[in-house]
Amino acid sequence: MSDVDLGTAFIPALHKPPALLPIARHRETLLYMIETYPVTVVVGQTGSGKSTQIPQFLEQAGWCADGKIIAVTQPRRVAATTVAIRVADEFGCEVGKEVGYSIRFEDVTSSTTRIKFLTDGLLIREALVDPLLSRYSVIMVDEAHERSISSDILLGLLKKIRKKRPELRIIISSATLQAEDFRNFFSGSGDEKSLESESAADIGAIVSLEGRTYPIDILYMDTPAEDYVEKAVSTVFDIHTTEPKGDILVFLTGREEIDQAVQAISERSAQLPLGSEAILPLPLYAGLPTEQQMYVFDEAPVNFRKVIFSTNIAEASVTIDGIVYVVDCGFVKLRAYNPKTGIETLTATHVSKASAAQRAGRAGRTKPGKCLRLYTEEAYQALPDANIPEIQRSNLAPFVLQLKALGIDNVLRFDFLTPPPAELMIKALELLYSLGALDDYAKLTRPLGMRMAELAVEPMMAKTLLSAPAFGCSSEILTIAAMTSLGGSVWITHDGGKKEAESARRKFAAEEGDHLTLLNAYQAFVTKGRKEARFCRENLLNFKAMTRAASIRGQLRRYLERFGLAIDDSPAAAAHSDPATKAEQIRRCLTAGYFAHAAKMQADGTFRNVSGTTVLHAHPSSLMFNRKAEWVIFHEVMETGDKTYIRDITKIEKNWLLEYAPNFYKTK
DNA sequence: GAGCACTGC
Repeated sequence: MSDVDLGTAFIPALHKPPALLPIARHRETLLYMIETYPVTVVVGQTGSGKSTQIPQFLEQAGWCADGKIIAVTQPRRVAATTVAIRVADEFGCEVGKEVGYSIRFEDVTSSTTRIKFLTDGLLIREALVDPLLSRYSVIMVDEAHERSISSDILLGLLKKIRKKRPELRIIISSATLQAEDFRNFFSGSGDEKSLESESAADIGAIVSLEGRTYPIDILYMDTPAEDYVEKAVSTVFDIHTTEPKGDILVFLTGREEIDQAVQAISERSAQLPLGSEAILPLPLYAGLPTEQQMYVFDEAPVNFRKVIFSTNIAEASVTIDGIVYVVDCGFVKLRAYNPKTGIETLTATHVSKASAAQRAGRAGRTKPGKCLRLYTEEAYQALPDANIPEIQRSNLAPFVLQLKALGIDNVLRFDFLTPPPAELMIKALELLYSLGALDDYAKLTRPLGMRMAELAVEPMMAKTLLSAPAFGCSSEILTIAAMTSLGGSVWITHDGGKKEAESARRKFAAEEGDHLTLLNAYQAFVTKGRKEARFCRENLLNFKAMTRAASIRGQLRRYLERFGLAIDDSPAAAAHSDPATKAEQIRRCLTAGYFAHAAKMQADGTFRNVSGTTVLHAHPSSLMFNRKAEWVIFHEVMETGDKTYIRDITKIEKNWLLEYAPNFYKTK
């Protein structure tokens, strides 16, 4: 369900003719700057029209002569598609002709395409084939201030490419005032000892565009709130009873808080004076089924005020019009990676000032608004200016692998916008070495390492896939790779339907664990279910997720074929193999890729990692939650609150660990 | 015996 397909709902309702946008007045300045300077940083608020107008200005000014293309990258798929649709509309062409987009599984471009919107991750991949990105005359990196790991790496690559392609024009678009940092990054040599640094003024220009937002009143609390969920609920009632019409958007951190707040509003609504306007509370978070997410875009019924309780999804990814009041709890759940333990954590932390500003800005899209912050002004002043960039708190193994494949051998010296901590880099290098992707000199191995980099799955799964032919289970591992990469959205869980979900899963349950259960579910989907939505409904499978699994599987299958690896996924082959033998081949193959994620069950039913230092719990969604096992491997580990959970667990034999990872376990 | 913010190839 994270696979939201909100399509047209994301297109901003405000559809002013382009000539009326503030950016129109800056057209000549922008074109002059881009012509003159290799790097132009464009600072503009949401609604300034930078993403839609700049590429069209450039196209009109002749930047697509000689068949060159203007690329605009976005951090999210929905943004890439919806902006392309709007620009094609303004341009007066069909999407995929002069204006197109390209995202994973969807290349809507053609030989006539001049303006191409794509995700930043995809452009990095294009560099594997075309290292200088020579098809493009201009590359615009949109939403760079979000500091996604992909856009950070892309900026580093562009800086390298620029040195070999001085004619390339780079545009960085950002909503906040980090413009100087971006410009300084491109003017620095990246090497402190070098004196070759060009001056910032020679390299880059900064253009500021005014936005199209309305003034927003910001209000703080006198004293800190003890319980911000409770405070959010009472604040909603205060706004409702004292403030004029207008919908309310409340930022909380997660599903639990949101459900709690929605329920509290429903219960207490009865106390509202008779005849007064009612409140319609709506939840919004990524785990919600798509239909329920869509409710937030509907206009509230007559005599109702719409109140949306949302996670961070409404901060940048989803735009809801008509919001006049924003209530901000001041917290967000952030993912971080601990290189010492290799465990990801998901914890509530204070928002940054930039985040708080972005949240407040959601109130002023259609008329002047108000933002009520559930913290004191002193607390606000103490907030960090910006979030820690993703690249400084993530597992870097997939990105180190990509950089190596791009020919950047010394990744420790790669010119990062902000360098990640050395521990993160070392941890990533160690893992890649243990998987055989890097040799003793930390050089990418061929063909293994190079192939792992080309596969669009994380390194441990890439190793598993590439080992599969040797174990005689390519077809099954292809399915397992596709299913696990869906990230837990396979099963539908409706409210209060936990028991049903449990029994639905049990239909496909395999004694060996979750990976084989996922395999069974997929095989039933493509054979018995004949890919029908009805089959999915009856078995509480997420139809969209299953359909996506089928495309991912297809893509991975094509990679393996291209590598010349044998795949026999004919029904006849499946019929001729002994199920127990097949299951063992799969478990052995999984061990060959996931040996670093091994654990042993204790007498009390919890697990310990191999060194015995960390207590791990089977996630309640796992089959191993209430079953006995000895040694297992798992796909994912995450710490939330006070417990560390492992998900997608499969039983293995201890001696397989030594067999497939002798070097990894020898020293432990 | 209990639950994951978001994004991407």
